Amino acid sequence: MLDIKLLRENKELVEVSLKNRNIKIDLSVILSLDEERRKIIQEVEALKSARNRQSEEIGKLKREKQDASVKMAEVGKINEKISELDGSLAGLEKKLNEALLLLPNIPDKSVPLGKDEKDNTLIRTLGSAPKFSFIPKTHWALGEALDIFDFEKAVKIAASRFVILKKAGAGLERAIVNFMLDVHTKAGFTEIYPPYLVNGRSMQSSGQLPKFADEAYKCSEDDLYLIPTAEVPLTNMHRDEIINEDSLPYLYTSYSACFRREAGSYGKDLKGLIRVHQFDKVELFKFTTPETSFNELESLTLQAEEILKLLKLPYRVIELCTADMGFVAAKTYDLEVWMPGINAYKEISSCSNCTDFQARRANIKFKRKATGKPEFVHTLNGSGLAAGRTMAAIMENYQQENGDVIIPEVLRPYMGGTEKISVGKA
RNA sequence: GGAGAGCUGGCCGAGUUGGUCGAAGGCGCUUGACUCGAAAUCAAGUGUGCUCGCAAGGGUACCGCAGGUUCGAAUCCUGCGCUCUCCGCCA
Repeated sequence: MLDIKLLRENKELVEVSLKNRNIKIDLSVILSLDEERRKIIQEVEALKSARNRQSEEIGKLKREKQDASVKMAEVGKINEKISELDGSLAGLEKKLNEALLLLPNIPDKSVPLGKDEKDNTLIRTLGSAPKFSFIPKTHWALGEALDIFDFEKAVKIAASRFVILKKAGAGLERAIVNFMLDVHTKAGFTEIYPPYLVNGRSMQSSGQLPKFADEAYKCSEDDLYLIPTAEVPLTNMHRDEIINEDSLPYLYTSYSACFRREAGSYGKDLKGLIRVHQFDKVELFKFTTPETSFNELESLTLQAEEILKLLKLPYRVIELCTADMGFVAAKTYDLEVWMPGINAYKEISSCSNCTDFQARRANIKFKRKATGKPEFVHTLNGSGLAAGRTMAAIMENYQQENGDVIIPEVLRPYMGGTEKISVGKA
């Protein structure tokens, strides 16, 4: 959420932001709602002030056993006017709030301008793609041959875009998650195991609602939503809190399953583990002060990259342009891993500084020592990494001509020393 | 699921014959005094949002949430939420 004061004082800035994001919203409607609202506030509060003074005098008269009926009648009239104004004020504030909840975060000045994903910037490329003396297979071809994936049974049990992992496939998933958590906790991130179901307020705070309701699985009986990412519960851990400046930054890492309806992605990444309704992810999350958040974004991104480096997977870092960035982000780096079977780079992590956007929605502040005043914190999140896509990348990069898959060295301790998954004996 | 108790400021905790209660007191915290320094002691200060104002400051709202009664509610009424205890059921 944006500060309405920012909108009042710097409409221009917000307009440019919307234009760069390729979003059309009429700000003048919002501003006139705000103007009307403030006008009514002044009116109604003057009346309330009068009422309070009168009531005090009525109390005084009654204690002195004098007649107060004239004043009581006066206040009665004031009250009629007050309840009328309060009514229209509530309506205005509701409308204003709904409008504000639909405004995206303002991109940082450093973010490249662009019209679509073609305008994203390549920041760096690391690792070298493996050389194959044969045509590398896709991870789903490998997985079915190894008998560690079963998509058909998953459709029977659930629906399309679900997967069953079997034997060494299930073990590899578990190994990847544990490995990632170990790396991050050793780096000082506190591990959190969050609820997978969250209430509507939490979804609004982190930015999923109201705009992206289509993307979420909802349990309507209970007003609870399956989390699309651990970012949602993590953002809300400190909702409605005022944190001591000295205890910032808070660093969290969290494994969770993630659930996404993938509405509107028909025909995209139909096969394999790239785009499924349920996947595992290890998330990185930070609460920071405003002045440190952009540095913290750099180190958060490096922390996610560390996993790819340790797994020796080739990847590149992309800075998203204004038009390709998510709703809540002010600046985003995507990590894209090389997938030889698909013959493309695929997003495996997205690291964002959300500045005070989520903090304002979630009402998360810290008390600045210098001023003694509360200010909104900054929140940052990043995948560290998406486990399913990591498994896919490992399989495609570590495949052998006969269809076997070598296990990256750092994962072997997590798989009882297994060095490879072999055809016929996974 | 059934029965009961409770939800007050960073924390603990007064306040339930409605009025001078944004709210006693304690703890904590900040500043100052004392001290070589610390502790102890003493003094003062110490919630948040909105709104008006250049500012100083003013107004208003908030005692779980939403309504209601009343000239006036933390205090009365209704509904909801949450926490705790006991019983039942259960991984």
